[in-house]
Amino acid sequence: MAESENRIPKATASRLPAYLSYFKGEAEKGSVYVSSASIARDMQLSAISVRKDLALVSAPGKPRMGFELFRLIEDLEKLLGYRRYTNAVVVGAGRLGRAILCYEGFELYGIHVVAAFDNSPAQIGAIAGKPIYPMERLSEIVAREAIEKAIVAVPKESAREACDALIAAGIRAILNFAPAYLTAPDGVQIVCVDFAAMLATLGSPSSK
Amino acid sequence: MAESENRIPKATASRLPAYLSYFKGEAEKGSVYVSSASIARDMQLSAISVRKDLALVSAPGKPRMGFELFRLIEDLEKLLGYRRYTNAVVVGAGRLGRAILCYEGFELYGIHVVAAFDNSPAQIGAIAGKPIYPMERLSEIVAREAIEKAIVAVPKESAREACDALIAAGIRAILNFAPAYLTAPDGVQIVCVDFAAMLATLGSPSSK
DNA sequence: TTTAATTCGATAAGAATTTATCGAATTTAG
DNA sequence: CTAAATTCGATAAATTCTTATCGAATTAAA
Repeated sequence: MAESENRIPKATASRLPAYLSYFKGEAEKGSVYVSSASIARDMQLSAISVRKDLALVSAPGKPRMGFELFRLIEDLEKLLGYRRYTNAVVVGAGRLGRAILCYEGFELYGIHVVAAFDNSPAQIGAIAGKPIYPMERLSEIVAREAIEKAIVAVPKESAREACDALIAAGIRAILNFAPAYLTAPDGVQIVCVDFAAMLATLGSPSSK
Repeated sequence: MAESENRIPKATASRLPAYLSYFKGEAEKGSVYVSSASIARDMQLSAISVRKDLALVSAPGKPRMGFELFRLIEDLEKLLGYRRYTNAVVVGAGRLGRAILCYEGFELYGIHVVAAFDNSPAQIGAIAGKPIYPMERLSEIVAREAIEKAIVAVPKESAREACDALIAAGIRAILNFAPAYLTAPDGVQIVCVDFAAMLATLGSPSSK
């Protein structure tokens, strides 16, 4: 009963969401099995890597058939935590924040986006049936609604401030869309997504 | 004169955008030098890794001082291609697409977002001074404006179709925001950004 | 001016990850 | 029923990436 349970290498873990997304797409096409070879071809990996990865997270494949899609999807969703519901909020109700509020894809991943917050009185109200509160009420709502995660969609200048407020309110997982690098204190995970940088890097020398 | 120029390991390359973002933030604070130790602390890396990475992409550091921020930023921007202007378009003029159209951060990375495209006649027009065309005109505009990159912000069901149209029009670099895994033919780079999945993975078991 | 504290860079050692090779299992076709 | 083709899984090799160690350089302080 030691802690030598099922360690998953970081490299493998980083590929799991992409696998899941791919498997869902294949399942929608009506496939029942996938082979490591076809996964590898579509996802631009090696078949050996794929088999190694899947061996760590799901049931063994069947010779000559491949892996059962239904099983892969179920196992990955459980492992990635997409089946345990959590509540989230958005900070910043500008254009991007409102687009995120209206986005319905979060439910598929077990995330309820329940409210937004903004500093500007002009934005207070509601969108898509979700209330927009002034920042002053952040701690209160986070506690009351058991919020665990947050999305930051404010201008670059306010990003640090917004994160600090979230951390002070008890949030430990933050997805930051502001084009600013934010350092996270111990125990808090901040992932910065800068899509301008992503697009710029695409197809440039350094991406081979 | 062989091709043994300056090979950058994939692991290093994947960290470069984050370095650049961090360096810009430090420069704005008024810093002139950064040491590998402080970078490592803020970015949660090891100082040795940082020195190894920077040795490959910029000028040597000075003992007792560290690395010159100005130089680092300039070298990284050049290497990452942020100084060579390219034109881009958005496909999908729904909420997310319009938010992207209005976003001004692309210019910092040398990207001009010049237009959007949508299937629905209701969306045709202009936003933020940028025209929204029907999909039929994609090839024409891409050729006329020398478009190199595209952002896909359509519903999941249309993502494959949108990408196919872009590829047919000659686009080689696509940033896809639809929650669908898309396979890319040879010579085309598609990066899928699923922010629901990102947020869901944050703080779940598999992210340690 | 001397000394101590930092910080870098180079070489080497250690981990982690990816790729290779081969035998076993099972389905499909003849 | 037999044989051939596929596909998996396990072990081993190779590569890549990270961390360690140490000497040299340079600044700042005594």
